[in-house]
Amino acid sequence: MEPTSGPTDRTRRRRKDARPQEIIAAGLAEFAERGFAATRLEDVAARAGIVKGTIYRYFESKEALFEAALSSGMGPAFETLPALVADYEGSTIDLLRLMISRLYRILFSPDVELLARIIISEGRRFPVVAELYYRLLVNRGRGILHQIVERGLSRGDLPPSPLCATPEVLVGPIIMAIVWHMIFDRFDPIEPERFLEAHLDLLEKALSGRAG
Amino acid sequence: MEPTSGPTDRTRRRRKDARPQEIIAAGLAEFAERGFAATRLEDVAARAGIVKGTIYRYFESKEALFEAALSSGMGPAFETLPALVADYEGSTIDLLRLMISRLYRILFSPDVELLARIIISEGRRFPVVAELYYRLLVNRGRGILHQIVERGLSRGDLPPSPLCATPEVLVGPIIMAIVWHMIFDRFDPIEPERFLEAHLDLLEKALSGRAG
DNA sequence: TGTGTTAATGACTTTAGAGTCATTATATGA
DNA sequence: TCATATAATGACTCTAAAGTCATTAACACA
Repeated sequence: MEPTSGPTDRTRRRRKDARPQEIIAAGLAEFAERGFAATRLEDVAARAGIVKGTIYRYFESKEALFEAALSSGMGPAFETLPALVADYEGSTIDLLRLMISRLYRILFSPDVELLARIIISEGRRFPVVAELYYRLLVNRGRGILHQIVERGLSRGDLPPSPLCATPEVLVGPIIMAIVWHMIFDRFDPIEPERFLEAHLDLLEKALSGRAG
Repeated sequence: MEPTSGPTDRTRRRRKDARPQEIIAAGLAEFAERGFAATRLEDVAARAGIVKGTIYRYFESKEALFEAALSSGMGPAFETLPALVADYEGSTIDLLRLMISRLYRILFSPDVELLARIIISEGRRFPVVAELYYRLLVNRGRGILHQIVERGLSRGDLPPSPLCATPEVLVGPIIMAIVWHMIFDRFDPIEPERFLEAHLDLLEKALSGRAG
C-alpha cells in the first residue's frame, strides 16, 4: 500500500493541522473501495503516510472517522444550484436541461463519486449518516427541483401532469448511471455522453408535450 | 435473534435436504441487512435455527455461502417477460408501460428486493457475483428492452430518437426507487403508486411525441 | 545549544468472529 | 430392538484487525 500523497521519506513529520484532512481523504478512498467493515485502519494510515496509532490522536474510533469523512466536503456540492435557478431567464425546460447536465458533472466528479458510492453501499447501515445526506443533499436537491417545476407551472411553461407532481422521477437515470458505473462498468462501460444525451432527450420530450 | 422459520424446539433434527435452502434464506436476510463483511455466521445460523458449525457441512466458507445465496433463485425473476413481448398485440407504448409496471412488481417483491439490495451494496466488491447478475439479469433485461424498441421502430410505433438508441434510460427511475427505498425510506418513505404513475407518465409523454 | 511539549510511533493487548473437529444424538433398516 | 451411518453440535483454535500506551523524536522557544 503506497501512500497516495504525503512524503515518501521515512522521517517523522509533526503536522497537526494537515493530518485530519489527509486521514479523511485516505479514509474516503478506502471506505469507497472496500466498504466500512472491510477497510483496515492500517491501510488508511498507510495511504495517508502515517501509522495506525496516529489516527487515534485525531479520531475516537473507526466509526468516528467514517462519520467525519462522510460529513466533510459534501456541503459545497449543490451550493451553486439555487443561484442558478433564481437568476435563470430562459425557458424552464432549458433550465432543467442545464440542471441535469450539472448534476452529472457534480456526481461524476472524483470526490463526489466516492461519497456517492459510500452512501449507496453503506447508507442503510448508518442511519445517522443517511439522515445527514438526506437533509443536506437529497432534500435540498429535491427542493430545487420542485422550485423549478413550480416556476414552469406558474409561467405556463410546463403543462401540469403526474410527472410534475413527482419530478423526482426525472433524476432517476442519474442514479442508475451511478449504480451502473459502480457495479457493471467493468463488464460493459457506460458511455456518459450518450447516456446524458438520451436523458436530456427524455426530459425534453416528456415536458414539452401536451398535458397528461 | 429469533429463527425466522424452523422449529423453536431444542431437540436436534436431521434434515439434510431442507438445510441448504434454509441457510441460504437466512444468509440472504442477514447479508442484505448488514453487508457481507459485517454479517456473522452465528447470526445466520441462529436465524436458520441451527448452529454455526452446521453451516460448514453445506458450504465451504462464508464467501461460498454468499455466492450460493446470490446465485439462487434469481433465474426465474425475468422469465415471464420474453413471452410477454413475443405475444403482445397492442401498441409498443402500452407494452412498455406493462413491462415497467411488472418490473416494479418484480423488483419490489420481498425476496428479489433482498437480492437487489445486496447486489447494489456489495456488487462492486464481488466481481464474480456482479458478472453473474450482469449476464443473467441486467443484460437479459436490456435485450428485452431493445427488442421492444426495435418492435416500435419497425412498426412505426415509436419515432426514432437518441432515447431509442439508449432506452436503458427509461428504467432509471426504478433503480432510483430501489436505492431510495433502501436508504432514505425511513426519513421520507416513497409512495410507490405515485412514483410508478409519474414514471409511466414520463414514459408515455417521452415516446408518443414527435421525433427528436 | 539545551529544554519542554506533544505529535508520532510501533509494539502491545484485546476481541470478535471464521473455521475445525471430536463427540453426540437421530434416523434408518436389518 | 439394536447397529450403523452421518447430521448436528458446541467447545475449541486461529487469525486479523481494533484499539492502547509507554517510548521516541520533531519542533518551538529560551
